[in-house]
Amino acid sequence: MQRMTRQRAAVLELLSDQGEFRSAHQIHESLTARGQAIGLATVYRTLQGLAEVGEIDVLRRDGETTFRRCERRAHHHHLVCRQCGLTVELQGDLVERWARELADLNGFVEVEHTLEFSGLCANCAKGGS
Amino acid sequence: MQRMTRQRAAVLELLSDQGEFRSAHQIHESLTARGQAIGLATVYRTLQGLAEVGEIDVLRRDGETTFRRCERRAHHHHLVCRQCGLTVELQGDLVERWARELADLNGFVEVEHTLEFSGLCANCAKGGS
DNA sequence: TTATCTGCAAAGTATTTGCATAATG
DNA sequence: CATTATGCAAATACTTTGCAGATAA
Repeated sequence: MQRMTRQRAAVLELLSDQGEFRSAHQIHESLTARGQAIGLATVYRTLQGLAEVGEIDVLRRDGETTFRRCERRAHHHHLVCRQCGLTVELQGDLVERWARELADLNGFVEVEHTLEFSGLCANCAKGGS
Repeated sequence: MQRMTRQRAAVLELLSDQGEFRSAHQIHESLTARGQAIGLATVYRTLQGLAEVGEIDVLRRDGETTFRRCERRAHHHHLVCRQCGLTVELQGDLVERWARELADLNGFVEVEHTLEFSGLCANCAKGGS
């Protein structure tokens, strides 16, 4: 049903390398930079297909959709500098616990969540390099 | 700074009538249907202004942004049923506290966050109407 | 009066789709 | 070889912006 093409393999490999959520545009750019010829439309179609099969995670951010290869590793959150992109991986599961509590309290099931922090890192805050 | 124009009043009134989250397009359509002449661009600009002042809540759904008048002025989060759109406003500021803590810990400033929970409400979970 | 707001249309993004060609299983 | 995927460009969907004229305070 889903054929393994050069492009599909390239997208999967890229997503494995970059553990983070990336937009279709970023993925296309990275692949092109690596010398992998691939159309933007194909990137979109491939990502859509991979998401349907559950190979990758989808996250809506601002106005765009981002994708990441699913890992068994526990999900976590990020603190991102909105100027330079510096990213800190956060620990702690208080949101996860809150989610569970909310599910019980409101009769919801399969409760998922998205959480992200953004700010200015120390360097960028003081005029940064 | 923000002038009360006929259009602004109309948007506010509509949002008060319809308690649920509505997209700019839906709002524009409803107003036009009511005989209120207003440009789509104005709807967007007005909604943006109202959101900045905290008069309305913003929620990103699929590819579009939706708005709803909120009773509670303080910023808060939502638990949304991904099938029927039922929305519960959440209370508690544990994420806000966490954000403050993270800022200190990592030397970030102006830390903002986005958090949203989605799941299936009781009704939809059992096959719902 | 004058700073702000409005409408329109044009410009931007992000994403999807039609179709002829290429490549997979 | 029969499908399914690809690339391109054109098409969509949503949102923002430039600007001249209108309007609230």
